[in-house]
Amino acid sequence: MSVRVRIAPSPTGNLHIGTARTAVFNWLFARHHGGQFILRVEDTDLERSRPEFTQNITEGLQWLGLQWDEGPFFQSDRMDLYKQNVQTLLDKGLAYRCYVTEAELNDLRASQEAQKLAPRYDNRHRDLTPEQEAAFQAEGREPVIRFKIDDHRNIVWKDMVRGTVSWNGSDLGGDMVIARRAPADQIGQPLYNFVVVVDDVDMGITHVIRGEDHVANTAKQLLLYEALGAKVPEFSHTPLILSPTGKKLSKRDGVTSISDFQKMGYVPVALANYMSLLGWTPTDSTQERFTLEEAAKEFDFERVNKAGAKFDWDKLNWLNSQYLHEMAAAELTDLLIPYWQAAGYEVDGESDRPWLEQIATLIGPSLERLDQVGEMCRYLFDPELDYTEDAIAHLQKDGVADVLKAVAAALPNAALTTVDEAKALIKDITKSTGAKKGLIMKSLRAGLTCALKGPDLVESWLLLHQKGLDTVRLEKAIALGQPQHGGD
RNA sequence: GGUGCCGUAGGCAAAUAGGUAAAGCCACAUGACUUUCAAUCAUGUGUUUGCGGGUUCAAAUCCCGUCGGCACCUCCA
Repeated sequence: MSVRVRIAPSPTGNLHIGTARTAVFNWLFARHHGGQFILRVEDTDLERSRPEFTQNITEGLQWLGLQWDEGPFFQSDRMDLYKQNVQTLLDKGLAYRCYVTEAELNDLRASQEAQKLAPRYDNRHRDLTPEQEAAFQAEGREPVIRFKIDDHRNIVWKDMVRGTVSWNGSDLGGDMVIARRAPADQIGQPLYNFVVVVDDVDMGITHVIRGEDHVANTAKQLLLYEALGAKVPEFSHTPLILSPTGKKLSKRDGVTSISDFQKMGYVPVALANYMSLLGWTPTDSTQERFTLEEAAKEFDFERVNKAGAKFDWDKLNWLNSQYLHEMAAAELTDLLIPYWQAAGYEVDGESDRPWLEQIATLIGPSLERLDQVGEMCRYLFDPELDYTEDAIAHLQKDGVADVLKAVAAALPNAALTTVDEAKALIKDITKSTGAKKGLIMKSLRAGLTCALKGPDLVESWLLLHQKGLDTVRLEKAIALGQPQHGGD
């Protein structure tokens, strides 16, 4: 039988890095086995689910290259199927209506907490007589539907990453609610743990791959498979992604949604590569850079770790930089244009293209994230850019202004389109001023780029020259170099 | 409070029928290169697998205990 797996995000927020990593593992597993990867949107929580989150999730998955083969299916479209199955359990006597109110439940939990007991439902309405039910209904109480959980059952499964996992029925919190409160002649809104099983059965899911935070649910769900007379899939619970403090990574930890990573200028291949490394290692563990396709060839849960992995920004940044460094200028330019524009520079993707590609070529090899280009390239775009303190200090040193004046004087008649031409000009200045090359270079850097450090100076100068910015800067720099009245 | 899981250097990790450890990557430090920063290249620091017992000729790998961390215990997913 061919492998069928699914990613089942809930549209109650943007695509989370943890969900995305689970999607990566599912995708990898499906591709490895030539199976199907299914997208199912778990929107049974009508109040919290929002269409814009669904869109964020599907866009994020596609951006990462995790294309699904079937779906998206929406649970909100499948309510009848769930309710039919609830009815089946009711008919079989495996589920029942429970009239306990929320207030009563709260009291129960409070007293359990006071006695330092584990919170659980005491199954008090499991065996109500028709008369008792009628009485509750007469009171105006509406029931939820609970699935019976045998306290004496021992539930065991072989987890693909965790090995044998076993659970006692008594540790499952009592009979579980599978449908929300509704009038007694109806079936209320079916709940997560139940619909997941119905869907996984209905969609023929063969392997349930999800985060470790679902292990306890698995025990409950196994009982549901049994009650529904369905074939049980394989399970694998992957380690969680932890924040730097060691807790499950949540929204509170700052950037956690894929769209945020995208905005920050991570490229999808790098992010996908990094996510697959979080808990999984290729057979050749020295090979850490790979595409999803390459990873799929050998993906295997035998090599998935059990311990949670802390999210490491340094390593993600490094991986991202590696992809950026070797990216072709044309492609990099396409990616960079929105970031330049976001930084407020007026660039025209058409007319400025050659200039922009030259910039991309210059800075690409030292770029870590796309969103760094705003600051990194400011000296190339902003005519009003202020000089840094150390640049000003340098410009005010003896002899520096003279050098810059010489350059400014030579500029109108100089050809400055190639590195060689620029170097020749610098050589001329060296001769005419008698200044050392080191001083000239440093002075030019300070005068031209407003800072003492940055990308290659000669290349930068050429770029500046194309926009006539070098002349402007030189004048300003020379003015800054004049002795100031009252200064020290 | 209960249940479950996990624990190799700052981080990710390798070492899978127990075979005598910390490979590789990130970070960090130093050097080289360069007009500077970054990148790149080279070199280096980090040491006995949370801890304590046990089994064994041999244990990171098995057993017991202990400590710590995390997850779950919703009419959320």
